[in-house]
Amino acid sequence: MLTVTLLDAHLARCSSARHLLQIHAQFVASGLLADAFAASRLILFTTSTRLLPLPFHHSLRLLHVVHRPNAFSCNMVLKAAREHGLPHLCLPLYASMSAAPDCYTHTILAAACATRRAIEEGRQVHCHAVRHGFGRNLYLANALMSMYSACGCLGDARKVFDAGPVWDAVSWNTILAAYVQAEDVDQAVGVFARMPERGAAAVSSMVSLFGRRGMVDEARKVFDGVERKDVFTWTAMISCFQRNGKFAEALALFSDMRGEGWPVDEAVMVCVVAACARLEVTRNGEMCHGLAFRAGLGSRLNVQNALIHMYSSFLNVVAARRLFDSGQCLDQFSWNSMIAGYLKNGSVKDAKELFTVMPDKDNVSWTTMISGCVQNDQSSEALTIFNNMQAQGIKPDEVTLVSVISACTNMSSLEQGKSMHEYIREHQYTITVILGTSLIDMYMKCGCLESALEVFDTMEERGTPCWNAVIVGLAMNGLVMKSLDMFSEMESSSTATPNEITFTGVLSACRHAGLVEEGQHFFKLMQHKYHIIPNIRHYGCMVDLLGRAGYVKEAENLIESMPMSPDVPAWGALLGSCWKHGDNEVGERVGRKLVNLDPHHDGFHTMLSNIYASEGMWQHVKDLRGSMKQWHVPKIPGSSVVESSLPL
DNA sequence: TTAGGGTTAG
Repeated sequence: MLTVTLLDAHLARCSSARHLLQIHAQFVASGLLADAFAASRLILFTTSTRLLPLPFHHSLRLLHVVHRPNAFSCNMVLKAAREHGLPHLCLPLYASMSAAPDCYTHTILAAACATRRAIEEGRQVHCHAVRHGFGRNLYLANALMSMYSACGCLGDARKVFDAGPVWDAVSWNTILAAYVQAEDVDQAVGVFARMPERGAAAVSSMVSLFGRRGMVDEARKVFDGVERKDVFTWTAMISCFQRNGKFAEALALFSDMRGEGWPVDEAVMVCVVAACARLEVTRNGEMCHGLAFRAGLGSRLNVQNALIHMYSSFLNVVAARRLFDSGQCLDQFSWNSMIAGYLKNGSVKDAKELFTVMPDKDNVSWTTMISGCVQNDQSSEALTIFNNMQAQGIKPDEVTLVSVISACTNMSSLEQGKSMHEYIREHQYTITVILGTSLIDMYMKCGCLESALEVFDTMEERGTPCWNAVIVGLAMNGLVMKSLDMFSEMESSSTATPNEITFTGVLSACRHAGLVEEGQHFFKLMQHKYHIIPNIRHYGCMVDLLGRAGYVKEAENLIESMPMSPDVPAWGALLGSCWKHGDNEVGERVGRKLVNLDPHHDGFHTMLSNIYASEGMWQHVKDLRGSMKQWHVPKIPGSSVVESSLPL
């Protein structure tokens, strides 16, 4: 005869599916089906055991044969349904419950609605709970807040919070997480400040939020302020560095974390591998790969995906493909990363092959193919793929549209560009900074200034990139003064700050128009007012500007003062100016340097030999000719005269 | 029995 005590004893010793089925049979045979408490013991065991392949189905069958199951039994089965990927079965199950729900039931149901993002059913659960008198239950309130936040109904989550009883740490963390998820920095900061205690969970949330919004210093401050860090806090901070381009800092912090004896888990490994990928230091990456293996994380899907991405960015598609092929079960990340890897390596054909056999192509897969084609000079193919994507009913997002527009820009196809703009209007996409910038860029490159400015004028939010697109675009189209006017307007706007690209635009505008004084003004302005260190392009512009205007010595001084080694175009521009303005002294120095720097560039040989010729240094001319691959007729002004006067 | 935080692809 099986009793509850005996049943418990059996279950405690149960170690195989066969044994469990025997207990089950005995349970039915002994009539314990009528004992709700005994049934709940067995159901609890079946929902939490790993002995059965389908624990949920087993517990559900049990529930159906038990005579009068209690609320506890039902709760356990509901919980099992949610945890085993069947949350949609929870509400039907609840509707068929014979037992009266208890204070835990609606909590589980709310959680199930949260996983399904089922707001309407979630509200019904809320009503039912109130009707049953559990409206002020703390656990239920926490679950409801979490449900509303998962469904994007922040206002409702806040209402529950404001109406709430006394809150515990979970409540505070839940409402904080709601604002973090919505990326509402102001509200999150407000909640964080009001929290009675700021534990590791809250800190992780805040660090991750700041990280996503590019507020690295704020994240660091919060991170440094917490005494009891855990793996989550460390991961959040490492991820913050990683996603904001501070890869070396991410690796250094990871090293600190390990120095303090923290174990390495899957998530932190993924972040660190991603940092290695972006840092593009092969040795670091291989060390991380080794570490992941030693930590027993080598076969974790997410780690493998991060490694596929890493080896792709090291241009080692073979290693990436080996990982891809060795994966037991691949997900979207694996496929999309591998396809992106081929495209980054210029293997459009391999990418296409993989893309064709990929089972479920999502919008990232399509966008990867589109932007990959654009990057590999196959813009027209990119448009074809975009059409196929629409035919498949996949909705393009902002990144997709930007890629397609850049395909139009590359092809200088105003017609296609316009129809993309039309598509954006028709489907009522918000013209964000990134989308607006790509439209302005497209219109500018197609010479359609009016449309470019129209997009700019109608934009609600004007960040730095769209100002840059206008300033650079106007300069490119020869509207130099208008471009400089826009720069002044940008300076007085509150939503944008000039950056490196802005000054590339204004300096090249000055260069096109030969505005030496203005150019020098901007070159100083960028350094003194905006603390921007000029890059090689800025220097190149200034050298060319000064040289063309005849300030050859000043140009030479500037090129000599550059903190980086000047590139061939900069030296070449100066040499051209020397020749044009007949400054043979500087010209000879520069010419010699260039001929050494780029021995295969016949144009430089020609120019230098012209300079020697005009000085009557014929031996030098002969020596130079001897080192040239072939003699080109010089393409510079006056050169034919020099050519014909050579005494051969 | 119930609730909260970190992760990778375009």
